[in-house]
Amino acid sequence: MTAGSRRPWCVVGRLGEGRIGLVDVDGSGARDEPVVLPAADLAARVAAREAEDAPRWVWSDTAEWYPALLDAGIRIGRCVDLRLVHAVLRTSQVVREPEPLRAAAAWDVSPEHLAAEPRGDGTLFSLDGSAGSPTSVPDGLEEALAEFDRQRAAAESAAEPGRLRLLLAAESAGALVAAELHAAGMPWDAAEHDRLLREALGPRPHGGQVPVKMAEAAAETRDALDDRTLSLDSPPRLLRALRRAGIDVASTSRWELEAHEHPAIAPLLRYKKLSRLLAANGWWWIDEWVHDGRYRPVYVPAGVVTGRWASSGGGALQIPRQLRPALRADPGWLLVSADVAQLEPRVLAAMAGDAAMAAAGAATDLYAGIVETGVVETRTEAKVAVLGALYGSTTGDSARLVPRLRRTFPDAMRLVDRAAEVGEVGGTVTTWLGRSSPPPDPGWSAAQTSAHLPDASTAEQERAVRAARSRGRFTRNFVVQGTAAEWALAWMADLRLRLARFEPVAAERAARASGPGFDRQAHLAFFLHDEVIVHAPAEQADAAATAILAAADAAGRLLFPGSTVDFPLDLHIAEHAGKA
DNA sequence: ACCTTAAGCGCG
DNA sequence: AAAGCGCGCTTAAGGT
Repeated sequence: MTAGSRRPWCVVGRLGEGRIGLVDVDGSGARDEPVVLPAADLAARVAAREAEDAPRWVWSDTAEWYPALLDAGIRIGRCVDLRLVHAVLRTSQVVREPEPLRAAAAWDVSPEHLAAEPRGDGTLFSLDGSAGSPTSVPDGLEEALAEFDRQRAAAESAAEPGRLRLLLAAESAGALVAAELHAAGMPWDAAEHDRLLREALGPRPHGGQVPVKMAEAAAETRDALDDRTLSLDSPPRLLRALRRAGIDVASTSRWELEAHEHPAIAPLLRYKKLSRLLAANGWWWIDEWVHDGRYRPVYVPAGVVTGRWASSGGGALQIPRQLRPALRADPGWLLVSADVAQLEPRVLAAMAGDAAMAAAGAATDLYAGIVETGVVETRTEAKVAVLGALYGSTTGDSARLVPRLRRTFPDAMRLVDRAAEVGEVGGTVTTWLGRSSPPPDPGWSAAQTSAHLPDASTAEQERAVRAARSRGRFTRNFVVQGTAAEWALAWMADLRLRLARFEPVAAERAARASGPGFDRQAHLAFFLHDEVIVHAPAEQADAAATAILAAADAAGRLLFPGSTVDFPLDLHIAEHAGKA
């Protein structure tokens, strides 16, 4: 390591032959000489620098570099994830000089290609040179340095660099959180899961047998439909049987069945519910996904176009609420669960500077606040109206109520209406911090163009209008969902650092071994769009709750300085997640 | 026999 | 009573 004062960034990359290079870089782009080490020494070096001056580590892809460090027991404070930052900058409309960055096509990797396989198998950087599949970004030192330069130039060219920098930092912090969530795992009580399954389905059947309670519901349904051999698992056959029995439905979906009165309906809905539970989260799910008391999904930051996370493996973001009680703290530990009340409308109110909407949300429940303005009668109506405004509904109660919101909350409604107008004509919209929507696909544009030609058929024109409206609903929702995702990232980024400062508890208070020190101090265990769960030693639970609240407050002030909109949380401390 | 698509339902 | 946004996953059906 060269002597002298440290620079704030440390770029990491491979040099071939199993060596890693580290280069310190400062704000002017000045670099120190590279430090070269064997790959096996990286973890120790990173740990030393974290203790010494904690630089912001710059690397190609957190999912490639961080798991090995976590396995070695090392956590870092901050990073720049070049892959994620590239993806934001490449399409962001606020970047004024994106060309050099866009030309670096090697860095364009869609997240779905990265979701497939979990990383961090315990090997510290494979040395066989097998890296470099076409679905990964470059991991060499020189490439990282060059890309980092391009990214800084692009980011500095932004109309409001401050906001964009916030997004890039949040995005990178999210990548660290995702890797740490995987390393820590969700504390999952397989016995409780089994108990819930047996309660709903009956005892675990052997060898492909149908669980008793499912079989009972099926038999009841077949009786009521007077068809002893009907397969309930085939929608077309089930649909025909329903219609034969005089139930006039166009599909076998639950919402349509519920509208009809017939002895077959209740057992069929019961069957579908149980069948779904068994197929998606039955006993095989436990066998496949729960090991040593932990469920470890792979989180995919920015896996959704709006910037929301996706997940891969086990359906982490779709765990039914029914099974939430199986998310259970280790003995002597507690779960601190928090979700934001009405995050998206609050984000909209803040973005739009809508004082009336901010005021409606001031008393914890925004929907109740809307009822108090007199614009609608009930909380349910308020919720339906707001969701209609965010999603762009065109029919039903929701569409009927939205115009009233337009009178009461003109600023908020103008923002989403404007986003829809832009989308309908093929334009691009951008979130509060600077993530832009993707351009329309070529087929969409071609259809719009040809529908405007004089010889276009009526059917063609109608199709084009429907497609335009559909895209309008997408862009309408994009600005809100995307900004809400930014708020949530800022929340977690701040929370993660607060929790990392907690004192580890004594060894006899340790939880089951999991991740780098996560068995000794409060850590994030679950994230779902507007909700976090922290696993904490019992004596740290109150402090963790305080940290969660403080982080939410900080996120609000960071994104929307001076805004009167607040972001209240529903917070619970208990041994298990799920409704108290 | 294999791969892709659509239906349906879980989550926010 | 049941639409308007974004997803992942399992199953059956359809295409090759």
